[in-house]
Amino acid sequence: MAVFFGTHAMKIDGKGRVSMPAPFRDALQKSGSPDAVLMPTEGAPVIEGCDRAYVDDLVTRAYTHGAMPEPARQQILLMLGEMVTLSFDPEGRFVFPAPLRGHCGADDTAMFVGQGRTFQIWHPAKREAARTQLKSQLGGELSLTRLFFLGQEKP
Amino acid sequence: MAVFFGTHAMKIDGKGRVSMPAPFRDALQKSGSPDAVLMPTEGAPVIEGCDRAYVDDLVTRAYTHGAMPEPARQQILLMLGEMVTLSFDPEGRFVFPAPLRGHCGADDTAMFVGQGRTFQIWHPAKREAARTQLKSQLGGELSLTRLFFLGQEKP
DNA sequence: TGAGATTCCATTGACGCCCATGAATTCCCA
DNA sequence: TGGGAATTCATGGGCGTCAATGGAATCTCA
Repeated sequence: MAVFFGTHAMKIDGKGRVSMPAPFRDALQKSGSPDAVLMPTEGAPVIEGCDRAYVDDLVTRAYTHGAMPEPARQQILLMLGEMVTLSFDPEGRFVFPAPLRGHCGADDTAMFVGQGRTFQIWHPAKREAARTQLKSQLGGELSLTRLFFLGQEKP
Repeated sequence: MAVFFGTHAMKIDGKGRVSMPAPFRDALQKSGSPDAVLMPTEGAPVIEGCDRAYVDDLVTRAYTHGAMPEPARQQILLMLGEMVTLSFDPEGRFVFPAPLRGHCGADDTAMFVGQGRTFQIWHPAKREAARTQLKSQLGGELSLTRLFFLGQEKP
Protein backbone atom coordinates (compact mmCIF):
# COMPACT_ATOMS: atom_id res chain seq x y z
CA MET A 1 0.00 0.00 0.00
CA ALA A 2 1.41 3.35 -1.07
CA VAL A 3 1.42 6.17 1.52
CA PHE A 4 1.55 9.79 0.35
CA PHE A 5 2.28 12.86 2.46
CA GLY A 6 3.85 16.28 2.14
CA THR A 7 3.29 19.04 -0.39
CA HIS A 8 5.22 19.54 -3.61
CA ALA A 9 4.90 22.26 -6.26
CA MET A 10 5.81 20.95 -9.72
CA LYS A 11 6.14 22.75 -13.02
CA ILE A 12 3.85 21.89 -15.95
CA ASP A 13 5.96 22.19 -19.10
CA GLY A 14 4.97 23.17 -22.62
CA LYS A 15 4.02 19.63 -23.52
CA GLY A 16 1.75 19.35 -20.49
CA ARG A 17 4.19 17.10 -18.65
CA VAL A 18 4.63 17.07 -14.87
CA SER A 19 7.21 15.32 -12.73
CA MET A 20 5.65 13.11 -10.11
CA PRO A 21 7.32 14.25 -6.85
CA ALA A 22 10.16 11.87 -5.99
CA PRO A 23 8.68 10.82 -2.62
CA PHE A 24 5.38 9.92 -4.27
CA ARG A 25 7.23 8.06 -7.01
CA ASP A 26 9.08 6.06 -4.38
CA ALA A 27 5.83 5.32 -2.56
CA LEU A 28 4.27 3.99 -5.75
CA GLN A 29 7.37 1.99 -6.60
CA LYS A 30 7.70 0.37 -3.21
CA SER A 31 3.99 -0.44 -3.05
CA GLY A 32 4.49 -2.81 -5.95
CA SER A 33 1.91 -1.12 -8.19
CA PRO A 34 3.93 1.57 -9.96
CA ASP A 35 0.95 2.72 -12.03
CA ALA A 36 -1.03 5.69 -10.79
CA VAL A 37 -4.62 6.66 -11.51
CA LEU A 38 -6.13 10.16 -11.52
CA MET A 39 -9.74 11.26 -11.12
CA PRO A 40 -11.47 14.66 -10.94
CA THR A 41 -13.17 15.28 -7.59
CA GLU A 42 -16.84 16.04 -8.07
CA GLY A 43 -17.73 19.42 -6.63
CA ALA A 44 -14.23 20.80 -5.99
CA PRO A 45 -11.44 22.12 -8.24
CA VAL A 46 -9.06 19.33 -7.36
CA ILE A 47 -7.74 16.13 -8.91
CA GLU A 48 -7.17 13.04 -6.82
CA GLY A 49 -4.79 10.19 -7.44
CA CYS A 50 -3.98 6.76 -6.07
CA ASP A 51 -2.20 3.57 -7.04
CA ARG A 52 -3.68 0.73 -9.07
CA ALA A 53 -4.13 -1.47 -6.00
CA TYR A 54 -6.52 1.12 -4.56
CA VAL A 55 -8.68 0.97 -7.69
CA ASP A 56 -8.59 -2.81 -7.88
CA ASP A 57 -9.72 -2.89 -4.27
CA LEU A 58 -12.72 -0.67 -5.07
CA VAL A 59 -13.60 -2.85 -8.08
CA THR A 60 -13.37 -6.05 -6.08
CA ARG A 61 -15.70 -4.71 -3.42
CA ALA A 62 -18.10 -3.30 -6.01
CA TYR A 63 -18.39 -6.77 -7.54
CA THR A 64 -18.78 -8.62 -4.25
CA HIS A 65 -22.38 -9.43 -3.51
CA GLY A 66 -23.74 -7.74 -0.43
CA ALA A 67 -20.54 -5.86 0.30
CA MET A 68 -22.20 -2.46 0.00
CA PRO A 69 -25.53 -0.76 -0.62
CA GLU A 70 -26.57 -0.38 -4.23
CA PRO A 71 -26.15 3.44 -4.47
CA ALA A 72 -22.56 3.07 -3.31
CA ARG A 73 -21.89 0.52 -6.02
CA GLN A 74 -23.45 2.88 -8.57
CA GLN A 75 -21.18 5.70 -7.45
CA ILE A 76 -18.07 3.57 -7.75
CA LEU A 77 -19.01 2.37 -11.23
CA LEU A 78 -19.79 5.94 -12.25
CA MET A 79 -16.42 7.20 -11.08
CA LEU A 80 -14.55 4.36 -12.75
CA GLY A 81 -15.54 6.00 -16.02
CA GLU A 82 -13.80 9.21 -14.92
CA MET A 83 -10.49 7.63 -14.06
CA VAL A 84 -7.32 7.97 -16.12
CA THR A 85 -4.22 5.81 -15.94
CA LEU A 86 -0.88 7.58 -15.90
CA SER A 87 2.14 6.29 -17.74
CA PHE A 88 5.48 7.62 -16.66
CA ASP A 89 8.43 8.45 -18.86
CA PRO A 90 11.92 7.34 -17.79
CA GLU A 91 12.34 10.59 -15.86
CA GLY A 92 9.24 10.01 -13.76
CA ARG A 93 7.01 12.46 -15.60
CA PHE A 94 3.50 12.00 -16.95
CA VAL A 95 1.30 14.03 -19.29
CA PHE A 96 -1.32 15.81 -17.22
CA PRO A 97 -4.45 15.23 -19.34
CA ALA A 98 -5.94 18.51 -20.54
CA PRO A 99 -9.47 17.84 -19.22
CA LEU A 100 -8.12 17.17 -15.73
CA ARG A 101 -5.90 20.22 -15.91
CA GLY A 102 -8.97 22.23 -16.78
CA HIS A 103 -10.94 20.79 -13.88
CA CYS A 104 -8.47 21.91 -11.22
CA GLY A 105 -7.41 25.08 -13.04
CA ALA A 106 -3.70 24.31 -12.90
CA ASP A 107 -1.96 26.06 -15.77
CA ASP A 108 1.78 26.18 -15.17
CA THR A 109 2.17 24.73 -11.67
CA ALA A 110 0.65 21.67 -10.02
CA MET A 111 0.57 21.35 -6.23
CA PHE A 112 0.75 17.73 -5.10
CA VAL A 113 -0.64 17.16 -1.61
CA GLY A 114 -0.33 13.80 0.15
CA GLN A 115 -3.50 12.43 1.74
CA GLY A 116 -2.35 9.04 2.96
CA ARG A 117 -3.56 6.41 0.54
CA THR A 118 -4.40 9.08 -2.02
CA PHE A 119 -2.96 12.40 -3.10
CA GLN A 120 -4.40 15.59 -4.54
CA ILE A 121 -3.36 17.94 -7.33
CA TRP A 122 -4.30 21.61 -6.95
CA HIS A 123 -3.82 25.00 -8.52
CA PRO A 124 -1.47 26.62 -5.95
CA ALA A 125 -3.72 29.54 -5.01
CA LYS A 126 -6.84 27.40 -4.82
CA ARG A 127 -5.08 24.92 -2.62
CA GLU A 128 -3.98 27.66 -0.23
CA ALA A 129 -7.51 29.02 -0.04
CA ALA A 130 -8.99 25.61 0.62
CA ARG A 131 -6.35 24.85 3.23
CA THR A 132 -6.83 28.01 5.32
CA GLN A 133 -10.58 27.64 5.04
CA LEU A 134 -10.51 24.07 6.26
CA LYS A 135 -8.07 24.92 9.05
CA SER A 136 -10.21 27.68 10.51
CA GLN A 137 -13.22 25.44 10.16
CA LEU A 138 -11.62 22.64 12.15
CA GLY A 139 -10.02 25.05 14.62
CA GLY A 140 -7.96 24.01 17.61
CA GLU A 141 -4.26 23.53 17.81
CA LEU A 142 -2.68 20.72 15.88
CA SER A 143 0.46 19.11 17.21
CA LEU A 144 1.85 15.65 16.55
CA THR A 145 1.15 14.70 20.12
CA ARG A 146 -2.40 15.95 19.94
CA LEU A 147 -2.96 14.06 16.68
CA PHE A 148 -1.91 10.89 18.46
CA PHE A 149 -4.65 11.21 21.03
CA LEU A 150 -7.20 12.36 18.44
CA GLY A 151 -6.81 8.97 16.90
CA GLN A 152 -7.64 7.21 20.15
CA GLU A 153 -10.98 8.87 20.82
CA LYS A 154 -14.02 6.72 20.31
CA PRO A 155 -16.68 8.30 18.10
CA MET B 1 -9.47 -10.79 -14.23
CA ALA B 2 -9.64 -7.86 -16.63
CA VAL B 3 -10.32 -4.45 -15.06
CA PHE B 4 -11.69 -1.68 -17.27
CA PHE B 5 -11.80 2.00 -16.37
CA GLY B 6 -11.64 5.37 -18.06
CA THR B 7 -13.57 6.75 -21.03
CA HIS B 8 -12.48 6.55 -24.66
CA ALA B 9 -14.16 7.96 -27.78
CA MET B 10 -13.44 5.82 -30.84
CA LYS B 11 -14.35 6.35 -34.45
CA ILE B 12 -16.60 3.92 -36.33
CA ASP B 13 -15.39 3.74 -39.92
CA GLY B 14 -17.36 3.12 -43.10
CA LYS B 15 -17.07 -0.61 -42.75
CA GLY B 16 -18.41 -0.58 -39.21
CA ARG B 17 -15.02 -1.22 -37.67
CA VAL B 18 -13.97 0.18 -34.27
CA SER B 19 -10.62 0.11 -32.53
CA MET B 20 -10.80 -1.37 -29.06
CA PRO B 21 -9.13 1.29 -26.85
CA ALA B 22 -5.53 0.31 -26.16
CA PRO B 23 -5.95 0.18 -22.34
CA PHE B 24 -8.93 -2.16 -22.69
CA ARG B 25 -7.02 -4.28 -25.16
CA ASP B 26 -4.16 -4.54 -22.67
CA ALA B 27 -6.57 -5.43 -19.87
CA LEU B 28 -8.05 -8.25 -21.97
CA GLN B 29 -4.63 -9.44 -23.01
CA LYS B 30 -3.19 -9.51 -19.53
CA SER B 31 -6.28 -11.20 -18.09
CA GLY B 32 -5.41 -14.22 -20.20
CA SER B 33 -8.76 -14.26 -22.01
CA PRO B 34 -8.18 -11.95 -24.99
CA ASP B 35 -11.66 -12.56 -26.38
CA ALA B 36 -14.35 -10.04 -25.59
CA VAL B 37 -18.11 -10.51 -25.53
CA LEU B 38 -20.80 -7.88 -26.17
CA MET B 39 -24.44 -7.78 -25.15
CA PRO B 40 -27.22 -5.18 -25.47
CA THR B 41 -28.45 -3.87 -22.13
CA GLU B 42 -32.16 -4.46 -21.73
CA GLY B 43 -34.00 -1.19 -21.19
CA ALA B 44 -31.18 1.28 -21.93
CA PRO B 45 -29.47 2.41 -25.15
CA VAL B 46 -26.13 0.93 -24.21
CA ILE B 47 -24.02 -2.10 -25.07
CA GLU B 48 -22.04 -3.88 -22.40
CA GLY B 49 -18.94 -5.95 -22.80
CA CYS B 50 -16.72 -8.24 -20.76
CA ASP B 51 -14.07 -10.91 -21.18
CA ARG B 52 -14.70 -14.59 -21.69
CA ALA B 53 -13.84 -15.43 -18.10
CA TYR B 54 -16.74 -13.27 -16.91
CA VAL B 55 -19.18 -15.21 -19.11
CA ASP B 56 -17.78 -18.55 -18.05
CA ASP B 57 -18.25 -17.48 -14.45
CA LEU B 58 -21.93 -16.71 -15.07
CA VAL B 59 -22.43 -20.05 -16.78
CA THR B 60 -20.73 -21.93 -13.98
CA ARG B 61 -22.98 -20.35 -11.41
CA ALA B 62 -26.08 -20.89 -13.55
CA TYR B 63 -25.27 -24.60 -13.67
CA THR B 64 -24.43 -24.94 -9.98
CA HIS B 65 -27.37 -26.35 -8.11
CA GLY B 66 -28.72 -23.99 -5.51
CA ALA B 67 -26.32 -21.19 -6.35
CA MET B 68 -29.13 -18.82 -7.27
CA PRO B 69 -32.91 -18.55 -7.38
CA GLU B 70 -34.58 -19.93 -10.45
CA PRO B 71 -35.62 -16.57 -12.02
CA ALA B 72 -31.99 -15.43 -11.91
CA ARG B 73 -30.90 -18.57 -13.72
CA GLN B 74 -33.59 -17.95 -16.34
CA GLN B 75 -32.32 -14.43 -16.86
CA ILE B 76 -28.76 -15.56 -17.34
CA LEU B 77 -29.75 -18.24 -19.83
CA LEU B 78 -31.89 -15.71 -21.69
CA MET B 79 -29.08 -13.20 -21.99
CA LEU B 80 -26.57 -15.83 -23.11
CA GLY B 81 -28.57 -15.91 -26.32
CA GLU B 82 -27.97 -12.19 -26.86
CA MET B 83 -24.21 -12.33 -26.51
CA VAL B 84 -21.78 -11.85 -29.37
CA THR B 85 -18.10 -12.78 -29.42
CA LEU B 86 -15.75 -10.24 -30.94
CA SER B 87 -12.91 -11.16 -33.23
CA PHE B 88 -10.15 -8.65 -33.63
CA ASP B 89 -8.23 -7.82 -36.77
CA PRO B 90 -4.42 -7.46 -36.63
CA GLU B 91 -4.80 -3.76 -35.76
CA GLY B 92 -6.98 -4.44 -32.72
CA ARG B 93 -10.27 -3.50 -34.39
CA PHE B 94 -13.53 -5.41 -34.50
CA VAL B 95 -16.68 -5.02 -36.57
CA PHE B 96 -19.38 -3.50 -34.42
CA PRO B 97 -22.38 -5.69 -35.31
CA ALA B 98 -25.14 -3.64 -36.92
CA PRO B 99 -27.90 -4.78 -34.51
CA LEU B 100 -25.84 -3.73 -31.50
CA ARG B 101 -24.94 -0.45 -33.16
CA GLY B 102 -28.63 0.14 -33.69
CA HIS B 103 -29.44 -0.67 -30.08
CA CYS B 104 -27.13 1.99 -28.65
CA GLY B 105 -27.60 4.46 -31.50
CA ALA B 106 -23.88 4.92 -32.15
CA ASP B 107 -23.37 6.00 -35.74
CA ASP B 108 -19.89 7.40 -36.23
CA THR B 109 -18.44 7.45 -32.72
CA ALA B 110 -18.47 4.85 -29.95
CA MET B 111 -17.83 5.90 -26.33
CA PHE B 112 -16.18 3.13 -24.34
CA VAL B 113 -16.69 3.51 -20.59
CA GLY B 114 -14.90 1.28 -18.08
CA GLN B 115 -17.06 -0.28 -15.34
CA GLY B 116 -14.58 -2.50 -13.56
CA ARG B 117 -15.09 -6.06 -14.74
CA THR B 118 -17.25 -4.87 -17.61
CA PHE B 119 -17.33 -1.92 -19.99
CA GLN B 120 -20.05 -0.04 -21.82
CA ILE B 121 -20.40 1.33 -25.34
CA TRP B 122 -22.52 4.47 -25.78
CA HIS B 123 -23.53 7.05 -28.30
CA PRO B 124 -21.58 10.08 -27.00
CA ALA B 125 -24.56 12.35 -26.39
CA LYS B 126 -26.63 9.62 -24.77
CA ARG B 127 -23.79 8.72 -22.48
CA GLU B 128 -23.40 12.30 -21.36
CA ALA B 129 -27.12 12.57 -20.66
CA ALA B 130 -27.18 9.33 -18.68
CA ARG B 131 -24.10 10.36 -16.73
CA THR B 132 -25.41 13.74 -15.59
CA GLN B 133 -28.75 12.18 -14.77
CA LEU B 134 -27.16 9.49 -12.63
CA LYS B 135 -24.88 12.02 -10.99
CA SER B 136 -27.66 14.29 -9.84
CA GLN B 137 -29.64 11.26 -8.74
CA LEU B 138 -26.86 9.96 -6.54
CA GLY B 139 -25.87 13.43 -5.35
CA GLY B 140 -23.13 14.21 -2.86
CA GLU B 141 -19.51 14.90 -3.56
CA LEU B 142 -17.45 12.14 -5.04
CA SER B 143 -13.82 11.91 -4.08
CA LEU B 144 -11.47 8.95 -4.14
CA THR B 145 -11.29 8.93 -0.35
CA ARG B 146 -15.05 8.97 -0.04
CA LEU B 147 -15.31 6.07 -2.47
CA PHE B 148 -13.04 4.09 -0.18
CA PHE B 149 -15.39 4.45 2.76
CA LEU B 150 -18.44 3.83 0.60
CA GLY B 151 -16.96 0.40 0.07
CA GLN B 152 -16.93 -0.24 3.83
CA GLU B 153 -20.59 0.44 4.53
CA LYS B 154 -22.80 -2.55 5.00
CA PRO B 155 -26.09 -2.47 3.13
C1' DT C 1 -19.01 -13.89 -60.13
C1' DG C 2 -20.41 -10.51 -56.90
C1' DA C 3 -21.06 -8.97 -52.08
C1' DG C 4 -19.46 -9.08 -47.74
C1' DA C 5 -15.81 -9.96 -44.84
C1' DT C 6 -10.85 -10.18 -43.59
C1' DT C 7 -6.10 -9.13 -44.12
C1' DC C 8 -2.61 -6.01 -45.56
C1' DC C 9 -0.45 -1.53 -46.26
C1' DA C 10 -0.17 3.64 -45.72
C1' DT C 11 -0.77 8.03 -43.22
C1' DT C 12 -0.61 11.07 -39.40
C1' DG C 13 -0.46 12.89 -35.11
C1' DA C 14 0.21 12.06 -30.32
C1' DC C 15 2.95 10.01 -27.05
C1' DG C 16 7.05 7.75 -25.08
C1' DC C 17 12.10 7.52 -25.12
C1' DC C 18 16.46 9.55 -25.18
C1' DC C 19 19.84 13.08 -24.32
C1' DA C 20 21.16 17.54 -22.24
C1' DT C 21 21.17 21.15 -18.68
C1' DG C 22 21.09 23.21 -14.26
C1' DA C 23 20.24 23.39 -9.50
C1' DA C 24 20.27 21.53 -5.10
C1' DT C 25 21.38 18.09 -1.99
C1' DT C 26 24.16 14.52 -0.20
C1' DC C 27 28.45 12.23 0.23
C1' DC C 28 33.26 11.95 1.00
C1' DC C 29 37.63 12.99 2.52
C1' DA C 30 41.32 15.75 3.89
C1' DT D 1 34.33 20.77 9.92
C1' DG D 2 34.80 22.87 5.47
C1' DG D 3 34.82 22.41 0.75
C1' DG D 4 34.83 19.88 -3.42
C1' DA D 5 32.93 15.82 -5.90
C1' DA D 6 29.22 12.98 -7.07
C1' DT D 7 24.20 12.07 -7.07
C1' DT D 8 19.70 13.01 -7.42
C1' DC D 9 16.01 15.62 -9.09
C1' DA D 10 13.46 18.77 -11.88
C1' DT D 11 12.95 20.48 -16.39
C1' DG D 12 13.55 21.39 -21.63
C1' DG D 13 13.66 19.82 -26.28
C1' DG D 14 14.50 16.50 -30.47
C1' DC D 15 13.13 12.38 -32.48
C1' DG D 16 11.40 7.71 -33.20
C1' DT D 17 7.53 4.67 -32.43
C1' DC D 18 2.98 3.24 -31.91
C1' DA D 19 -2.02 3.81 -31.78
C1' DA D 20 -5.82 5.21 -34.41
C1' DT D 21 -7.73 5.51 -38.75
C1' DG D 22 -8.45 5.16 -43.85
C1' DG D 23 -8.37 2.62 -47.90
C1' DA D 24 -6.70 -1.03 -51.18
C1' DA D 25 -6.13 -5.86 -51.94
C1' DT D 26 -7.37 -10.51 -51.13
C1' DC D 27 -10.36 -14.06 -49.65
C1' DT D 28 -14.80 -16.72 -48.97
C1' DC D 29 -19.09 -18.35 -49.68
C1' DA D 30 -23.44 -18.26 -51.85
